[in-house]
Amino acid sequence: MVLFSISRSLSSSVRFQNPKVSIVQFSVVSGDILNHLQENSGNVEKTLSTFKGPLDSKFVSGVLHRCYPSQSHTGLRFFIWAGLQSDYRHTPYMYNKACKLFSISQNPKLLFDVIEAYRAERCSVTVKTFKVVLNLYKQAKLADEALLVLRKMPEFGLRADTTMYNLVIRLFCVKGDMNTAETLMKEMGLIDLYPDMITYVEMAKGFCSVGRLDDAFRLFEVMKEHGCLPDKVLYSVLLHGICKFGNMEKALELLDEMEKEGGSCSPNVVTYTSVIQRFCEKGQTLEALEVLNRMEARNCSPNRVTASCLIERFCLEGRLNEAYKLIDKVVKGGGVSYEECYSSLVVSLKRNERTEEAEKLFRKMLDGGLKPDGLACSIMIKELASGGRVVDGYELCDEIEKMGYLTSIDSDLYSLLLVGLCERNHSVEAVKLVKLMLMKKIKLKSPYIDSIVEILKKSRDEELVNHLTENLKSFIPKVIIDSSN
DNA sequence: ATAGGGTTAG
Repeated sequence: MVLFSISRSLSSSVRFQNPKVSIVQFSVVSGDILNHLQENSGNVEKTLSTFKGPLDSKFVSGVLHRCYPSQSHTGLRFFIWAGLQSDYRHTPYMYNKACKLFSISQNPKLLFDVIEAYRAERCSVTVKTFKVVLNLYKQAKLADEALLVLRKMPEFGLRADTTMYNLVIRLFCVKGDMNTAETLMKEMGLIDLYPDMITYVEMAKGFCSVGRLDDAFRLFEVMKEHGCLPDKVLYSVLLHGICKFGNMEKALELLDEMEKEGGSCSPNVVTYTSVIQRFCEKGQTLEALEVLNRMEARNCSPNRVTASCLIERFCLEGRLNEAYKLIDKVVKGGGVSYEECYSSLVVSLKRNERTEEAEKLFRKMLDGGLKPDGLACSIMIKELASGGRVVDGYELCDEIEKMGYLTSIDSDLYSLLLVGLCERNHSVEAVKLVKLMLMKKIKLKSPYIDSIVEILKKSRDEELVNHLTENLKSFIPKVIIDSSN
């Protein structure tokens, strides 16, 4: 029976499924290496030193999956080793993957065990080794552990550099522990490492986020003493901090100062937008528009962020005509397109419960060949799907797809539509949607797949059941991978 | 390294 085979394929795929197709490709290249790794787990780096061949993220991720879950130690040592190779560099994505796979946040000790193993086995350890470890803690957002790593370096006769201090300082700033961050910054000076612009920007951001504006401003003096001149980025951080705490007069003074200073301190679109946004939030639309004029007068073009907060504001006040005029004006500046602005307007209208107008504008965009952005599409499709117009939602999805729309809509929406279509027995659309999902490699998340299986069990539509079963079979294993990491 | 509405995929 068809239904039986679905649930059987579901449960067997939980137990036996083998992560990714790439594993197969990679086994051909490196199966030996992996087997060696697993046999001589004590000598990972020595085994790896015999490895010759291209190292890429696919390969690295394949090995990591092989080591999961019982060989975390080996997996991490492989990951660190890979990060040391000159022809390869882990991307943040890969750090994140390793971090999630081996649950570094829950098991921070794993990495200390690796460091201890290096010591016990007299492995060669360099500054770069510690950098890879630090980056793993960065992904895991573990400030204390990252600091311990920094403290371990001298035991290996190594010294941290400015980027490593910056990484740890950043973690403490994010955590809001500005005292430790400050101690670390001072410590840099003691060991002949000078804080750089990145250090100061992080510190300024950190101080602002905990409301220590005076300390943030004091950085101006500290950095100048060290021969590091403040630039627009640092100024912008401080300006943002002042805005956030509501002192708009002081914010405008600082903006003045930046304009007068000029050069590398000259405000840019981020600086102005930050001020405009705060005025909008406070309901001071007039002041926001003055800042807009001011930036345009200085040849600084508003971008999507600038435009969208003003559009949002006009929309909230019901000043739609002015929103349209504003759009014409900012688009002329060249920093933002009609597509982006109208998309923002669609989003704002919907947020202000002017759904019908949002839909009208959205339709107008499609008919005029303007591509709405991901958020606007997601919002409109969701509106249709949850408002009992599932088929319309699907058709909209299909229409957007046919426009060659590359940026994706919220991936949950495909699942939501699929469930809706199945529930209402729209077999033809459901089958088409599944095919689209397969083509776009959209994964079905576990709560949705349960609903689908339930629906199929009850369905008398044999054609639907046959088609979906056939199609779902091929991506159920992927679902299992996704829910496991 | 600065704003933000959730910005590729790996």
